[in-house]
Amino acid sequence: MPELPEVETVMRGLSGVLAGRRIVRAEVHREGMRFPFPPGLGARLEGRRVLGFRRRGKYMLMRLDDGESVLIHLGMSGRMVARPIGAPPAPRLGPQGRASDARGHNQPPGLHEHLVMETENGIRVGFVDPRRFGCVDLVPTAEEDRHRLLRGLGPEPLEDSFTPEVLSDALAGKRTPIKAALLDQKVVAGLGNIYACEALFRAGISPRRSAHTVPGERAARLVPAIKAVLTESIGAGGSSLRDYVRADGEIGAFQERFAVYDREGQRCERCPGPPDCDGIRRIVQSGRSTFFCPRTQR
DNA sequence: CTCGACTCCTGCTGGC
DNA sequence: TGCCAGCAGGAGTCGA
Repeated sequence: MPELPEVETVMRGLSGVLAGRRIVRAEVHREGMRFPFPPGLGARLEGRRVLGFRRRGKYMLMRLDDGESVLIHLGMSGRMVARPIGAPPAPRLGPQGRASDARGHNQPPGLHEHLVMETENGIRVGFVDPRRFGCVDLVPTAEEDRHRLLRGLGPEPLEDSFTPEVLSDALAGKRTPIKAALLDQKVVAGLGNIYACEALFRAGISPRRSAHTVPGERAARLVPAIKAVLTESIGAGGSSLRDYVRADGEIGAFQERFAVYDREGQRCERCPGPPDCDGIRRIVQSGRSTFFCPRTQR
């Protein structure tokens, strides 16, 4: 799933394909995903022109010319796939992707392609999400931030308003481990399991440390670490683990630069190695894997 | 209120 | 080679 850098990358790719274009056809292939689709979603998209995009945390908002916005969350396994109408699915979509000989309308949906939009210039955009943890909703553009899913979100980590003081206030009094606190979208919007681990590593803070001990000097290290890891990942086009693909089908490269995530047992880049350090450790916190260096993260 | 456990769903990987 | 348990990027809900 896509965390903030992946959502940002997908949104930019989608913007290049859809911004300024009219949706001439849209169809849904199931009732919904995490939540039911809004009634008549397909019909309400047809004929609309896409004005532009915005991201809020891990949510994308696609603004339409009728004053409504399409709210999209990719969940764990969601991706957006764009290709010319009639073209076969990209190879990475898997062996089940049918090489259809259909042209134009009524091309069968790809596997798990729950929502399809076609533009007047012949591009077909599909929302593919095998696990269906993602969601799609419609919200009046003027009320985007009052949507129930956006209302409670914390600050945008890449905005200047996200400061050590702001983070410190959010962490004050929290007894939960800092790693869990960073995954709480009310504390900061957009961090997920990978970048929470990576940011804590960069800041030299143990994921097990109680959140209320982070405000102050540690928060002053953590905020720049969060901004840096997110910015670098966006610059690399996001990361790609297993089934995640960018809107244009290219694969992000940031996973090659993970310092700790999915590196259990490997040598930490800041440590001399054995016997001083046993390498990167994996522990489970609130049911999720955490990777960290016990020697440099305190 | 705050926290951890559980839940939704499918697909891939690794160990036997 | 084949099978199956375990694990996966999220996040809302429930009960302690």
